[in-house]
Parts: sequence; C-alpha cells; structure tokens
Amino acid sequence: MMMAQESIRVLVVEDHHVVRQGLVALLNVVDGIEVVGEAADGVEAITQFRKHQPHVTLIDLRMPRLSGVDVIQRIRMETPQARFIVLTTYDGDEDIYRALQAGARAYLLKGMTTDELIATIRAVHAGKSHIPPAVAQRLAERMGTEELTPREFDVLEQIVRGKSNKEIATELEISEATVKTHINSLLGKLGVTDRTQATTAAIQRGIVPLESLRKPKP
Amino acid sequence: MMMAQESIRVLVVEDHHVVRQGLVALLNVVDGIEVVGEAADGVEAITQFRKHQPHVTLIDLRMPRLSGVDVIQRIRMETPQARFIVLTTYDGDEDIYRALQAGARAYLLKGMTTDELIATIRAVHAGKSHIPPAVAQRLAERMGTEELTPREFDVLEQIVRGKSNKEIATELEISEATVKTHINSLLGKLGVTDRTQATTAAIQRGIVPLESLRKPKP
DNA sequence: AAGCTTCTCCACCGAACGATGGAGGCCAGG
DNA sequence: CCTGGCCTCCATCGTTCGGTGGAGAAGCTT
Repeated sequence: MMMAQESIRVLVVEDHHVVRQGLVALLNVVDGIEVVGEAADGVEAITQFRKHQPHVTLIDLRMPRLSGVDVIQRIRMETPQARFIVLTTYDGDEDIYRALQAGARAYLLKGMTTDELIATIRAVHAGKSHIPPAVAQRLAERMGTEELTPREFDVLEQIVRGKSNKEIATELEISEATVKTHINSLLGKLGVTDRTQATTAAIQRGIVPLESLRKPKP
Repeated sequence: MMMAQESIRVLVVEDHHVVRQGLVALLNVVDGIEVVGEAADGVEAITQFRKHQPHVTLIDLRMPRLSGVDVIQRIRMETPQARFIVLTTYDGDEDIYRALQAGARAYLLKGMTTDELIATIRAVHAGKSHIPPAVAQRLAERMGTEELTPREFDVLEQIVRGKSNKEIATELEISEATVKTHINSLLGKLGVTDRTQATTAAIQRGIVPLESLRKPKP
C-alpha cells in the first residue's frame, strides 16, 4: 500500500479503552495519518512519546496517575515543538485553560465528527491552532477573571464540601474572621454573591472537581 | 466466513461519534456478535430498534432529543423482552437508578475493558443481569432514600441555580414561608443540613444535571 | 527601602437562613 | 368516607452569612 509522502505520526492518550480503540480505528484508515502509539495513562504517555516522537498527540485531560496537563508540561520541557490536541467530554472544564497555557494547540469535544477530528489533526500538524468559538469565548472570560489565591482555593474547597465557616476555620486552623475575609474575596473573584453560587461555579468550571469530594481528605 | 450458530444481534445507541464507532469496530470483530444498527440519539434509537429487533441494545443515557431512560421505557412498552445495557461515563448518576427500574439489565462504565463488554453482552443475552458491586451498593442506598416531591425538586433546582429564598418564592409564585417549608423538607430527605450541601448532593447524584444550569429556563 | 500581595485577625451590622410547631385545602387510594 | 400525602401559608427564634472598614506581619519584587 502506498503512503502519501510522509504520514502524520499520531500518539493517542486516553484511558477509556473503547474511546481509545475507536480513535485508533478511525485514524488508521485515514490516508496520511498513522497512529504510532497508544497510552492509557499519563506515565505511559510520556514513555510512549519518548519512544515514538509523534508529530501530534491526542490527549485526554482526566487520567490516572498523571493528568493531561502535567503530561503536556513535562513533555514540552524536553520537546518544546511537541503538538497537542486536547480531548474532553465536558466543555466547562477549567483544565482546558491550563492545558492551552501549557501549550496545547487545539481542543476537541468527544462528540466531534470524524471530519472535525481529521481536519484538526492536519491543522495542528501544519502549525495552526484550532479552538472552537465557544471555547475561545470562555477562555476570554477566564482571562479577565482574577485567579484565586491558594488560601482562597482551600476555603472554596471546604465550602463546596458543605462546611460552615466555623468548621472551615477549625479545618484550616485559622479564625472564623479570616475565613470570612477569604470568602468575601473569593466571592468577588468568582463574580457571585453567596456560597451556594460559589459552589456551582466551582463545580461547573472544574475549579473543584467532583471526584475530589468523595475522599474525606487525609 | 462461517458464523457460529446464531449471532447476538446488537444495536448501539450513543451520540459521541468516536465512542460509537469504537464500539461498533470492537464488536464487529467478535465471533458471535453482530452489530445490526447504530443510532446517535433517542428518536433514531427507536426507529432502529423497530427495524432491526436486536437481541441486546447498548445505550447511552445522556442523549439529544430523547433520553436513554425514555427510550428504554418506550421500547419496553411495545417489546417487553427487549434487553438493554446502559453505558455511562460517570458512575454517580441518578439516571442509572431510573434506567434499571425502566428495565435495563446491566450497566457499564465507558472505562470498561473489551472483555468486560463482551462478557456482559453475552450474559445479558442469556437472560442474566449484571450490575457491578459498587453500583449495586449505591442503588441500595438510593432505595432507602425518600424521593423528593415535584415541588421540592423545583425548589432544589432553584437553590442549585444560586437563588435566594425570596427569589425562589418570586420565581415559583409562592410565599417565602412555603419555600422554607420545602427546603426544610428536602434537606431532611437529602440527608444534609444546608443549601450548599444540598447543592453538591444534587449535582453529585445527578438530580439536577449540570447542563440544565446554563439555560435561564423559559 | 518601598511597594505589592497574601495571610491573618478584629468589630459591627443587617439580612438571610434553618428549625420548629402549627394550620387549612386539595386530591387520590383504601 | 377518611386517611395520608402534598402544597400552601403563618409566626417566632437563634444562628449563620455577607458586607464594610479597618490593621499588622511576612514574603517577594523592584
């Protein structure tokens, strides 16, 4: 079988077996694209990247062991020209922001069509960026948003866990007055007026991931 | 190519292109399983079911036009012996409960392995049910839980949207006193002590889906 | 050294919230 | 018919929250 010039070498990083196999199956029948490796978690991703030096890496953000954002950061330290396309199920994800900052070139929802996927891979390989208008808008909004300080983040996390100010004070070993100060500040930064709105905002934007709420935190 | 006896006829209903194609690709190479149809939303699912009368239907719960639960209910009205395997990304989903009540026989996370998938299809086709221990436990917990009344649900939804009691009263055209009554009641049923905890509980259990929070509601 | 941010804490206030114990009307199921 | 669930409303009470305007200490940058 003839190869058209040089194929685009692609690495697929995705922990959901079915999705990963679907991607590989789809891409391998496309002319000019070659899947050179697969990984099911972050650590594996780095190993595979070093081994295969792909042109483009399709990568899920939520993964075991090492998150997508971490993977992008680490790989770009040693290989700055590496190109990443971020895959996500949900589009309200705070991590997208970090991923794009970390150097991802494009962003795709898993509900994309095959054509979109292929077009994006080609575009990114050609050096372009590709961010859907909806995401671009969210990004712009996020840019204008002040970032929470570490302590404010701690307090927000406790709020989402349903703790009262007094409980938060105990948990963080600070006075209730200080808790209120942080809350006042973070409410402003999130653009909301009370702790309930802060909670939905935090979850919607992925600032506090839902999964983190199960473990009581040791 | 020889077929082993009769193949299990499978319908795949899933709106994410990549996932759907992945499933189809995986299943079609398995001996004894034949994908007879695909659907990308609920309405299509019903059409395809009528046309192909599959033995087993793999179905995602979150879909455009008609939800997975609705599809299961409608199809079982006309074809009670129809067998369903529910697919979901997230395992804290309230809909699983309804889906199993509606007659689904099994439940799989999208992170499953190929072997699990195939084994489950065979088991369900053979008339067995297949529910992972973790889900069974959650189900049991849910069973003991009192259900919210329609009105309590309305109030909860407004709470999650960040509305104050006064705003909820206006929105639902009832007095603030009544809002408080409902809140008191729903807090008890959810097993929480304040509106913030109610919010995370509602989102975690999927009682109020995150997607529903964007649209202001007409 | 001066300036910045962050974290810590204080006092005070009004508004919102949650808990409690009632009460009347409506409608479906026994 | 009448019991039970649901929805509606009332008053009261103590607690929690959020807003405001401070202030000192530590750390980083310039």
